[in-house]
Amino acid sequence: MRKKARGDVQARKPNPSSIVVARLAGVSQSAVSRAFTTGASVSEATRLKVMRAAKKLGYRPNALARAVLSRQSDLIGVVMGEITNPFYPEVLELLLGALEAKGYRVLLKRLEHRDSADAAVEEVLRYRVRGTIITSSIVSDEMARECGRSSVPVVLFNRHVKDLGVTSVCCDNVDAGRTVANLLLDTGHVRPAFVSGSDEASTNRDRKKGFLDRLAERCDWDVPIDGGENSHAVGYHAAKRLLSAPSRPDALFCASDLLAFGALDAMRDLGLHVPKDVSIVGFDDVPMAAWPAFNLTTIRQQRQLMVRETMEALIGQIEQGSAPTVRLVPGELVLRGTVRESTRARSATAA
Amino acid sequence: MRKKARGDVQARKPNPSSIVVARLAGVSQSAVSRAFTTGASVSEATRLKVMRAAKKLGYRPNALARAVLSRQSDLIGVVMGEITNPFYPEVLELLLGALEAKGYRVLLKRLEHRDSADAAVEEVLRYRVRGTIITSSIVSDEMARECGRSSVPVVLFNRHVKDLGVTSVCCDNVDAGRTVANLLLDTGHVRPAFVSGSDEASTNRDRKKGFLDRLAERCDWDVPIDGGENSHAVGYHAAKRLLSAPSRPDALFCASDLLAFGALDAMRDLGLHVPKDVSIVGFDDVPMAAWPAFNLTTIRQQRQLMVRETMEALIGQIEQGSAPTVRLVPGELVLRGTVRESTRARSATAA
DNA sequence: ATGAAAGCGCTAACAT
DNA sequence: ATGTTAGCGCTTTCAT
Repeated sequence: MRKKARGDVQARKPNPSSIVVARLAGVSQSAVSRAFTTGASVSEATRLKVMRAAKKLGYRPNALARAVLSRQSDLIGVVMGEITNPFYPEVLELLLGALEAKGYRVLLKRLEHRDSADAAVEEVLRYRVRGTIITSSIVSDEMARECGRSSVPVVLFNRHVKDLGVTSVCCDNVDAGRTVANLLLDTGHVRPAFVSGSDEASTNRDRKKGFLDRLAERCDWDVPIDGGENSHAVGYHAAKRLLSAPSRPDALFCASDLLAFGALDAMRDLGLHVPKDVSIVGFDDVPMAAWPAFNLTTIRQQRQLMVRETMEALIGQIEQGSAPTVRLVPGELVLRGTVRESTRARSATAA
Repeated sequence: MRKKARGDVQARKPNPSSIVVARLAGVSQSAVSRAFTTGASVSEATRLKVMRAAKKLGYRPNALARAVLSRQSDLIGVVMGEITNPFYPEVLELLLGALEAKGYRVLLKRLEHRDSADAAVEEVLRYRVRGTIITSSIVSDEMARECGRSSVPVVLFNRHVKDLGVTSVCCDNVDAGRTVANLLLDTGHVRPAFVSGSDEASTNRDRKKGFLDRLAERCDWDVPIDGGENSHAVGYHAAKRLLSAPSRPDALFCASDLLAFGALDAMRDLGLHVPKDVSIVGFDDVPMAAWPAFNLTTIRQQRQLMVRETMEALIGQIEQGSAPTVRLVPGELVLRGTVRESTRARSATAA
């Protein structure tokens, strides 16, 4: 009796129902339900009897059945593009933490590169999610309407669409782009270039727009642009091309840290020194940016704040039925070692 | 009539049931069910009527209800530790892809640092998941038994426990450790050190064991060890201490690439050259390892293969009721630029 | 505080 | 091919 047999015939029925538990505990089925519901009126004695029986049978309430009956799950759909972009693991981590803290569970769907999120959203709606968070992707306005119809709030994380009536939480990319333009001009750079991610991303478009607009306001330089996709390799090659041009740029604003890392590698190969020959600015402030190997000047996306805003918007819409909102979180300039401080520096100028 | 009012009273009932659809389509409720079930016998005419009505009402089958009735969901619980470790985003991506391809959905739970996965597993079991994948963490054998009782297969990804009777898919860390020992000795290093992650991780213990054992077999050096947690910062400081010792190591085997990146940064600060002064070997082969900035010699964990094995084991247990297995996937030595080729090199020796 | 009974939205026999 | 019927495991009145 000491050691258990391997083929231990512990249980016949894999998942006993509350009825079986009730029977064993000698109480009604509703008593079992109540025993497992926090804040229900059960005597301590009954609760104990139930729990004992439950443990013996390996009973565990069926969350699915509960959701069906109460017409309300505690599921949140999370649809993620760019999972492998080093900016997102942290976002996912924070999001999961926040959602779990609020008692929600997460149904996660991955997005194929440049798919619309529509299909994924349709999918999660079948699970009667209470809300959906979409990162790095957008939904059609048909889909947005569909969600509205089922009153399932959607929040777009780091993407926005005009007049969709869908909540979105974004870094203030336009403003951040202007900040970088000012920084570069104020530190005496005169030939800045832009290393671009994909123009399908509103984030990329906005960063570029802010940067170019502010530059146009303050000088006459025709800003060279290269890139087109958010990856190390693209950053590397874009920088190589840009820096081999006849009138070589003296600064590169990269639409993401990933691109900037590629650019930094290109510089090394070209035998150019950062920041003496060329200054580099990234975007995101992923953890690596702070490593000595890169020591990258960049715009920090305040992930914590962005997640907090996301939660606030989502929970507000779910629990208080508040209206969709667009929330802009300011980017934060992080000065490190990849921008040279020119003697020609002028004082900072307000945008 | 052209433009819709904003307050558009499109729908009263958020989620119409199949009964409502049936009524509108003029068919029975089961016809609706069949119309939405692939491979059910419905005439094209009926299917069309149903679909039309469904679309008009915004009907979408309730996956939860279906699961309750058929006592079988298509959910897989994924419990992840170390989401922000750069090795995992890719694993998650691959896992999601594979699971979705098989028609499964993912319920994702994050793990607090060094929590056991028990609570998270208990959680997902309430959703009647068909199986559970746990990365970078273990379950108690009580919990393992619980899962066995509900016949929900568990597979441990990159962790293993002795005699638990639970499936696990791991890189062959011991063997990889031996490989690194051989590499270092064969290239003429005589004072190798080990930069360790956390000893709570079987991966770390196994890498260390293989490394030390093989070293002991081939030489007499008392290998210095430092570290204790898997992070850039720990790698940085461990390397600094190790390399400031009186008899400075001539090679560092780091239990992960992350640690190795930290070590590389430390070398720079110490004014030491890699690989002239010190050789460095990492583990994982995360994407960054291939970047010119690091160009790190490392052991590649074959993620694709590991995920394939994970799926095979999981699906096998779910669908064919096969028995738990332990699967070891060989690591792959990736030679890059951080190990010096000494003239004293001896020919490779088999472990 | 407890039990009896109704029913959530669906699938799966069973007839026809 | 279609409709009828009986539940899945639970929460929630409603009595008591």
